[in-house]
Amino acid sequence: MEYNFREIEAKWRQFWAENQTFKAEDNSEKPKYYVLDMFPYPSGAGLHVGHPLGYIASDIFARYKRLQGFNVLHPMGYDSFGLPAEQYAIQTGQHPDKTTKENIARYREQLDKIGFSFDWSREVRTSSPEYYKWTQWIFTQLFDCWYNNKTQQAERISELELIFASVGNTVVDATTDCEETFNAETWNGFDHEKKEAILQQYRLAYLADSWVNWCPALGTVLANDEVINGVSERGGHPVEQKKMRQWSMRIKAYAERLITGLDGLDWTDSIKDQQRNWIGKSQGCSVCFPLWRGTEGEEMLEINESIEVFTTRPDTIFGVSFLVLAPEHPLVAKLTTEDKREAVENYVKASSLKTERDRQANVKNISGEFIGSYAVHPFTGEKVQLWIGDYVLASYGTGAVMAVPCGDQRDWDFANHFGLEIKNIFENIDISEAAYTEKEGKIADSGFLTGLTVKEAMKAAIEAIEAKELGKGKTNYRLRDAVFSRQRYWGEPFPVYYKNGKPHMIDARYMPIILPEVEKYLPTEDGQPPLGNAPVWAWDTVDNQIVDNVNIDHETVFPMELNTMPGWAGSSWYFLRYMDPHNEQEFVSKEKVDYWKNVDLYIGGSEHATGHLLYARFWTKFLYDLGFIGFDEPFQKMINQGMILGRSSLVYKLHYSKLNTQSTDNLKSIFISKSLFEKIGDSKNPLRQITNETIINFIADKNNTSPNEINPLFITNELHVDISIVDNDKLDIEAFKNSREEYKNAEFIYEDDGTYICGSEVEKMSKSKFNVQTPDELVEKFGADTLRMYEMFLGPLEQSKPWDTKGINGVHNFLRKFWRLFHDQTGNLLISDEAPSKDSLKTLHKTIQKISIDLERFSFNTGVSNFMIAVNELGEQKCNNRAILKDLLIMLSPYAPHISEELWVKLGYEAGSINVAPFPTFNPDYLVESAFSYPISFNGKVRFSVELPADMSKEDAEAHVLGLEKTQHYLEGKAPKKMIVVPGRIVNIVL
RNA sequence: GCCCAGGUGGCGGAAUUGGUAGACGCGCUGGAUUCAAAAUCCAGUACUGCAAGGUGUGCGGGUUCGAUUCCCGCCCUGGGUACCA
Repeated sequence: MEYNFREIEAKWRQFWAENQTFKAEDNSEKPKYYVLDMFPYPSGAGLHVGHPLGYIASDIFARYKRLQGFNVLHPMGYDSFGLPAEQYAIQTGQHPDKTTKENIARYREQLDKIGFSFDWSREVRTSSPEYYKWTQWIFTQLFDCWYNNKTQQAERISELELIFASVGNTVVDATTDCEETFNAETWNGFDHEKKEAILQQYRLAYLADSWVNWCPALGTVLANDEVINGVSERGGHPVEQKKMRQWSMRIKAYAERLITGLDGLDWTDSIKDQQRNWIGKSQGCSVCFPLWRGTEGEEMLEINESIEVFTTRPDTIFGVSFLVLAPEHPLVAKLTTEDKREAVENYVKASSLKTERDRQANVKNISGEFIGSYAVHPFTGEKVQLWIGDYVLASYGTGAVMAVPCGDQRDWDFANHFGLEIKNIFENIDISEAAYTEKEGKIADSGFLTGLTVKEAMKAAIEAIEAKELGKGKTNYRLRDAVFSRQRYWGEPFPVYYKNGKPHMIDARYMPIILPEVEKYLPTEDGQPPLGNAPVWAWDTVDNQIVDNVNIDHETVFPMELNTMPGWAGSSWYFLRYMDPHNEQEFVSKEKVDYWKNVDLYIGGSEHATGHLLYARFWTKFLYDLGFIGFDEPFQKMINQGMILGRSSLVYKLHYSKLNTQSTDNLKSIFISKSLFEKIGDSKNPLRQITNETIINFIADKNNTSPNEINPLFITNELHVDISIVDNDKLDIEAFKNSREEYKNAEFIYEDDGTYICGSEVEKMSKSKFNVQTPDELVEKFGADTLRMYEMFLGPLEQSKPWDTKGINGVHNFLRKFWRLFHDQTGNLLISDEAPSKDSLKTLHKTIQKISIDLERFSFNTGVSNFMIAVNELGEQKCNNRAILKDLLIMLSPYAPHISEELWVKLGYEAGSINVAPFPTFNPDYLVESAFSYPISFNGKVRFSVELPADMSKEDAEAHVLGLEKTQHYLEGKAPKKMIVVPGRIVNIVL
């Protein structure tokens, strides 16, 4: 019987599904292991070969862990809220729920074909009410908490209210936007509304007017990580800064823990660094520069009003020659003198109109205005000018900087541009061409700091600043709070209603708050989010249910929140839900989360470094603070699979006309093969005359005319052709002609061997480039086991690589060879129960060792190689011993589960039991060799090798090698200076 | 600019701690089998040279008996990020 993968794979897929082979037990004596894939967004395009790459790797590992005796949790689900389904709904009127469900069905079908060992009984979908009920609940928990910097954790708002009522807020060290201070008496005197307004400034989920990234084309706000280079990540639309009342998450509170937590994680440095940079911790201190209140020569006045700046270089304070404020700084209007007012106001207005992108695009244009007022240098008493400039950001630090041109390039450029003073406070450093930004060397001309090193000066400066009460050491973070509202339909509704304009949480008992039906998915005419179209979207506080909007009386029935939650809400905690997916009482039971704990291995793309991965860590830490879960990092080890790029095929189309026919209507065209294109092609200059003889003669011949009649020749750009009609770069001419009406009579200039060779390009897979490779056709043609092994064989998991099916035959052949090991020439099972040969045992144990090591270091590509080597060796040995093949089958089963199951049962073992069979143990005794072939090198260059007994002593080996004729030949009569013998490795002779 | 990852045959890629560079697969060349093809099997395949030999892991140095591996300085590619004071 031949290796009939179609039959075999269908059979085992069905068996696994019917027997729930991969169902994970919640109560097991076995140790647990949690392997998770980043769940996909079910897009309309379906899976392409890039998707399964990570899933195959995690599946292999999950199966390996089962063989090692672990109770493995390996679930899958869908991140099913999102923009594309909504855009599609706007265009077609189809309910996003419908298209989403269809897409999920297609994904499932594709996933099933690849033979994953997912426990589908635990599937989650972020868009199902049973799931988002708990996303809503977590939101209300965040609303109900504040962050206590003293205890470094989230605490309940009710406790904060008690503190306020007894001692006010001055002793509270919280992460807050509240700048007001009050004592208990004042607090107790506040009315309810005022109290709530203050509490909003402490809540971890809060409603506030803040500058947000507004994307007009998408009609919604975006989080910082959704904006790339000033345009939206999705669609590349421009983004503006807009002040809007929005829900936000106080992720800033967790900045420090998000940084320190990285140390204990087994993630790549690259991802950790990206997160560290994104959080952007910088240490320095704040310094107050008192305002100059007098005329020239007058003494400085009391420090009752001042400009506060933040600096990371307090050591350079004597180098300050001016201050720069952000144009939006609140004191600008007040401090602008009359003679400067017009220029300043124009400048402020101009910068407020700039979009984020404009501001970034014109980094090199230095601009600013002197506002006419001065501050006083707190140590020298000198007058320093006050400027505004849009290189200073209102939202970072204090919105003002002390400019030290000698130590900061931007300040240097600014000073240079406006002809301001550049003081040098560095010993023996030339700053005439550029600022000196190294934190090394000694400080000069700096009062009490003179002669100190930068480090010492830093410390001394902060001490002096603190002593004079001008400011204090401070840590700043670049991380901004995350906007949590989206003006979209297809997302989680907020469990919120508004009473007197203040948000109120709907009690958890009444969740889920189900997404209402709407007529249209577009914003309303008066600019409200799509939920503004919902006719039944009001909260009845008496009956505790959603009622028709006509009932809104602002007494007992109130309007509900019209925004929905962002995409990252549902994905920030989904890994917890898999542990207890059907629990209706809690988001996850304590018992189950204590058993499964955090994810042991997480596999997914690195593009989520500053989005999903940061938010999921934030929510995990929050849930940990409240005691719901027992760990504060979600993903212990993570591997980021590389992107699989598509390899597009290109044809080269050339246009021509006969002499005297200048009209472009009569242009004819011809396709030229790759080598000819390479002779004449010029991608920078696609439209020009061609003088190549081969082409001109060919065309003349085709048109029964003389070459002189053929005149202007133009080459167009390269055209993508469908990769399905190209084999090994050779174009299937017939298929090409049939692919489009316009190609029906196409003419070609071939290569010398009569074939048409296409060009190629490696780029992202996309429909428009005709280079999308779906797994389905490959599974159909070669089987899932071949696809699984081939995707792994392609190269290291983490690396990006072009997809190329050229090598897939090699892997498929391997599986056929493997199959043949078990059968005789006529295809009948032929297994020997005799004791295996020494060679076969050696091959087996070498393989056990290598496969284990490769799995432990996630080197799946070398794993496949090692199976190939083993099968090649066993084939040569004509080994068909049960003892050998059984162990080999177990090892192969994570990679190629279908064929392994089939042969396992053919060997007479119970169906399904291979999935929990013990992974074979390595016995080094089988690898012991009696002799070793030593490479003999001279000055490090290997010349020949010689077989020596493995237990030969260094001295004996040395003498033996020296006595060899070949050695004498290379010594050329000289005596060796030195001889190095590394037992079991090498012999090196130094001449 | 800054941070991170990477640079090895015609191609994808191997090479645990410094110890025979190019495993494994693809492709290519030749051969066997076949009426022929597919499939299968065998041999060869870094470059250069008729050969002995020489040269080779982005480039230039260094450490070492010995460097793809360690150190210093550059170049290139990919990713991230950017007036963050």
